[in-house]
Amino acid sequence: MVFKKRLDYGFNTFNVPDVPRAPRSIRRRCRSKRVVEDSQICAFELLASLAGKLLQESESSASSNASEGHDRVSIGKDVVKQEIQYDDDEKPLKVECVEQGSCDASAVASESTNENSDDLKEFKPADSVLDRTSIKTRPACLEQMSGDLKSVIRKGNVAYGNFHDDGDLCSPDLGELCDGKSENGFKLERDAKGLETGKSSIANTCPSKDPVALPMTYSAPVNSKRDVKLPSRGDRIPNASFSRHRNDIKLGSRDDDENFSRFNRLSYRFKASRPPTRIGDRRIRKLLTSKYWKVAPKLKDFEHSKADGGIRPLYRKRKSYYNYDRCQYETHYKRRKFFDRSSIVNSDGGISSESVCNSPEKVADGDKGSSAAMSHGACGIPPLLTGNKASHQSKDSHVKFSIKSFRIPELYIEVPESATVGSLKRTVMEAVTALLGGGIRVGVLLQGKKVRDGSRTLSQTGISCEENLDSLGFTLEPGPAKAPPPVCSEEPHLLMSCEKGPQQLTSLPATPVVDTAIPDATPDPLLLTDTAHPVDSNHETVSSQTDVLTDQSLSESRAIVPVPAMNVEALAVIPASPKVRKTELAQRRTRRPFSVLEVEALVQAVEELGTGRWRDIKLRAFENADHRTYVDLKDKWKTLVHTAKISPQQRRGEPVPQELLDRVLAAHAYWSQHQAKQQGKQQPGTLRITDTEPDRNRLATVPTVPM
DNA sequence: TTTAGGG
DNA sequence: CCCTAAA
Repeated sequence: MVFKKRLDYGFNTFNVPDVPRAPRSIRRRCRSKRVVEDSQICAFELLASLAGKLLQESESSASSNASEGHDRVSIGKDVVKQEIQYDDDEKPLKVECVEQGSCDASAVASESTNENSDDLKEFKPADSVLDRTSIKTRPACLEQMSGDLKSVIRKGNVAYGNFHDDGDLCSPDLGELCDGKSENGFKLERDAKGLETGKSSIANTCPSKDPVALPMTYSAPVNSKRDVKLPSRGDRIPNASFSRHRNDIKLGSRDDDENFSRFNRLSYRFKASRPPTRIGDRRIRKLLTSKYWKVAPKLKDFEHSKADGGIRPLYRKRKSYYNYDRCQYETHYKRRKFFDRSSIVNSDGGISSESVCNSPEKVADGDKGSSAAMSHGACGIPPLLTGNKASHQSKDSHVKFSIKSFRIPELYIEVPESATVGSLKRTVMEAVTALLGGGIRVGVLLQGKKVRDGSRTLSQTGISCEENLDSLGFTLEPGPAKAPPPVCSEEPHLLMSCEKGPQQLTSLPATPVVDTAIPDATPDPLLLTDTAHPVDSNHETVSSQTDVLTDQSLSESRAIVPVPAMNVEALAVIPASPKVRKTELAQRRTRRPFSVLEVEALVQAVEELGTGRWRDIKLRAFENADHRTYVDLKDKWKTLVHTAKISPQQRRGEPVPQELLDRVLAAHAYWSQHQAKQQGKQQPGTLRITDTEPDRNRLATVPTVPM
């Protein structure tokens, strides 16, 4: 499913024959040649690569994707991946969709990453992988990326390690945990460093595991230009924070050190975070669901790959995580307060994450920004946003954003049926490249609507409201070309910050946009993200983590990251699942057409009670159907009356027996005249119409069908 | 919270 | 189905 949607959104159609069509924004394609020049691209690539790796790994375990160069698309429940490679070369693209689970993990990682300061060790392996990828494609960028990744990873690991130390559970499992986290870490790293700093940082981080080192490097690079921070959900800040809603948002920008530190801290948080929370059950559940978790495993893989390969099961560690997280959480939390500004989250493992932080990644250049993506799916890479911290924070509450994925503009690709998978991959790659090359912008979607006014504060725009967080999304839009739609990059950032007021998120100039997927989102963009809503299980874990901001639908999505080509892992895209969107949106309830049985029950109840007493009708005939509210029944009656009046040919959906429709008309007519609706009599007794009377008896029983 | 209607 | 004004 996911896959499908993803495709739809993103690549779905391939219209162009082999050649990829440049998406809207054209500009450059990435291919090997492209140089990293565009910082944005780089960032993306990095992110993508990271995500891709993560995904791959995860997938590999599951599906297979190990090989890098190959094209393949696999769809899993949780994750769907597509990889595309250019035929020859260099740029493979991967797209993966990960489910929420992954996100969590990623989130976690990211946090850890952010924190950097702490540590990253275990992740190394991952890094290496990443590195490879990135490197290949673009030397500079890649390298950096990889470096970043590594560092991140390490950090992540470290962090875990620490936790473990603290907690029993954790330690042993670190590996597992790490996996998940590490991924996140990767992502984060990438975001943070990758974009900008890569090299130096890499060097430091990579080589060693030293957490400390990482931080250092990290910060430096980051500071310099872009800081991209990906939020991860990890954190989840404690509930409190969530409740407040206010987490801070960080902006990448140049804060540099401070930011970093924050970041780092934040990262920690994520771990600790969320103990238990309830948060949106649904959302959480969704997140929690297996899918997400799946991701976690991926992480493992990842690690293994680097390290040995051994895979460890993360899952079992979840608990640990939680515990772990909590502990840390507290710690972090405290720290956080200090930093407030931004919080990053991450995923914890998967649980839901909620908060997000964003950090921007971006390039210094400005124009293009890079977008970072995160996927959480597997790993979650959070995207980014960043920001600065802006101004205020202190008191205000900060708004945390957990961006799991960005919605990307639609990419249309046309390929002949006879085309090879490789060519398809390549085509996709090109499309992605083109997109990136053109510069990307970040658009902010709130409840499906784009927020164009970048000068408004988060609170003004309503972004700071929890409810809206769910429906908040970020989109990546082609920069120049599309400019119009989305908000300007810069602006969006600002928006993000909302609550606090003035904060602004990032500063991307115009370029890149990231979108999280929000609810519906605009049509244009693809969604990279997915939402996860639907995760069911895992409440516990998830919940705890999530709570914070959570929910936000954002997190659900997965980010996509385009990576430059590489052989293998070039890019991974993580699609967001449609579900996510929902969440994001307002959570429009899923459509549940009334069955004939339900219609019958409704008709009978109305015959007996009359119209206008929907609550009683609900109680009588649908008491057990919690998804049918009295408003729903009223609406259904309205439609039934309408349906009964139109010709059968005009009716749609499951046909309702004419007999019922006749009764509907009779009852409608009867009660209309009797106005009795509200009167007291319950039974008018009168609908003589067809068989009404007899049926009544039945009513009581109610046929409702549970759905 | 329910109703009643428009969207 | 959603959203809301009214009650």
